[in-house]
Amino acid sequence: MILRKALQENFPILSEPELIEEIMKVGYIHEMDEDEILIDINENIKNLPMLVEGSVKILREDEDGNEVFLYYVDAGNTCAATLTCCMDSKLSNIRAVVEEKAVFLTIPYEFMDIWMGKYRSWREFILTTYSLRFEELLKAVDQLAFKKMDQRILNFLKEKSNLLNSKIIKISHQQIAYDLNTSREVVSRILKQMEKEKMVKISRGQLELLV
Amino acid sequence: MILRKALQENFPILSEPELIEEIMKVGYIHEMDEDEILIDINENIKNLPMLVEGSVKILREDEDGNEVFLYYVDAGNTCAATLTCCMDSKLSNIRAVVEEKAVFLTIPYEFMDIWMGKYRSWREFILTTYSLRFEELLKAVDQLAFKKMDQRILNFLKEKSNLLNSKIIKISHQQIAYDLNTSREVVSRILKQMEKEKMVKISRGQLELLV
DNA sequence: TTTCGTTTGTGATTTTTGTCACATTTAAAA
DNA sequence: TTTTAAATGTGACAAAAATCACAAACGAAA
Repeated sequence: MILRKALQENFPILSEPELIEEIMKVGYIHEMDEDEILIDINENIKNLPMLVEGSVKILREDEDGNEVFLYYVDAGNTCAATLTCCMDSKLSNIRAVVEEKAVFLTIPYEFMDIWMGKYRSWREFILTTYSLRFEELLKAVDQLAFKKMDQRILNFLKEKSNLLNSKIIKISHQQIAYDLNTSREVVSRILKQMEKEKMVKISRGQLELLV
Repeated sequence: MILRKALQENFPILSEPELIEEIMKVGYIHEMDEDEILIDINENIKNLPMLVEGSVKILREDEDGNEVFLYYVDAGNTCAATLTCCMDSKLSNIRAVVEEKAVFLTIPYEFMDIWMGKYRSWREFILTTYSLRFEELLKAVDQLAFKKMDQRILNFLKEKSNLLNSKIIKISHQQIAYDLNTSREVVSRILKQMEKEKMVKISRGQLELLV
């Protein structure tokens, strides 16, 4: 079956055959297009979306609606913030927006806890997820705490380029400004400077990363 | 016994009697004074320190040695970053400094995984820890991404005041500057302004929070 | 082809933060 | 009591970022 193969390829950590069977039984496939909101702030998440294809952008928002990019989640992963929501039935404290058209394998939340007791590899998966997301979050902190805006923009573009596996990035200056919680003018000016230094090539609605 | 009582009071989530017995058997008590480094960056952690008394400050550092405060861990808790280290035998990516004279119940790392399979309440404890620390980290991100320095200083003082359960905070402007990764002059100026606005009372090496 | 909305460019100005160079104050040690 | 090191005050200035007020360019749709 397609699904079993996708599962084994993307989530090799889930090694127990009985677990795979259970996942196949209760999980369901779920697709979402670019820019759709997978999870919104204060949403009550009832299911764990395991990403089989595509990618998702995780954002944090403040009281005034300002946003800041935290990290990307791509195939073979899931979001730590969501784990918390599912397990403790809390509200989401982040927003997850589909970055590249995504396919999810969704697990009803009641199994998360059951499988924790039953399957060693599920435990590993959950703990690894927390560990990875924690590290991603620390990287986001590094950017915010220690880097100036030019470095943050460059880093953001590199991360995005890595994720998309392409040096060409379709994004507007305004969108970068939203993601880094700064103003469009600041982004435009810095990009212009970066172009002078041969780090990017600017086109309308698109950047080419040259480094 | 003193220890059993301390354990039950501080970690009520660990409810299974057999687990308590095991903890009593393999855990050992460990004390540290203020300003001692419990965990340093790139350290290889072999044991999980569960905080029975006192508190610990968690910091992140960049390549140039600049620091930034992330959050406090107090009695009844443990550090998420440490969980990762212990489980995956990775190096620490944070620094943990004793804030208030602390007593730890330290668990050799090999039990962490064993108990995950064996005790439901241990699983809950580990997952709750991750969840709580994740949320703390998001709060740190909020401060860095959305707040100006005056707000960050005020928030830092409030958190510290809460932790110490005292409006009087013994700290120098320089130390605040270190924790928020800014300069001492900036802190002094802002505190002076806050004093004008009756938010703090400044003494040498000490602040009184009035809000 | 014209229109219109989005995207980008840019100069001027302000605010916020960081840096430098000292002066001054204070608490604790000699 | 005197010395000394740490802590704080302050003005001047520089750098980074935010804000404002437009102009210009571009692409898709009418």
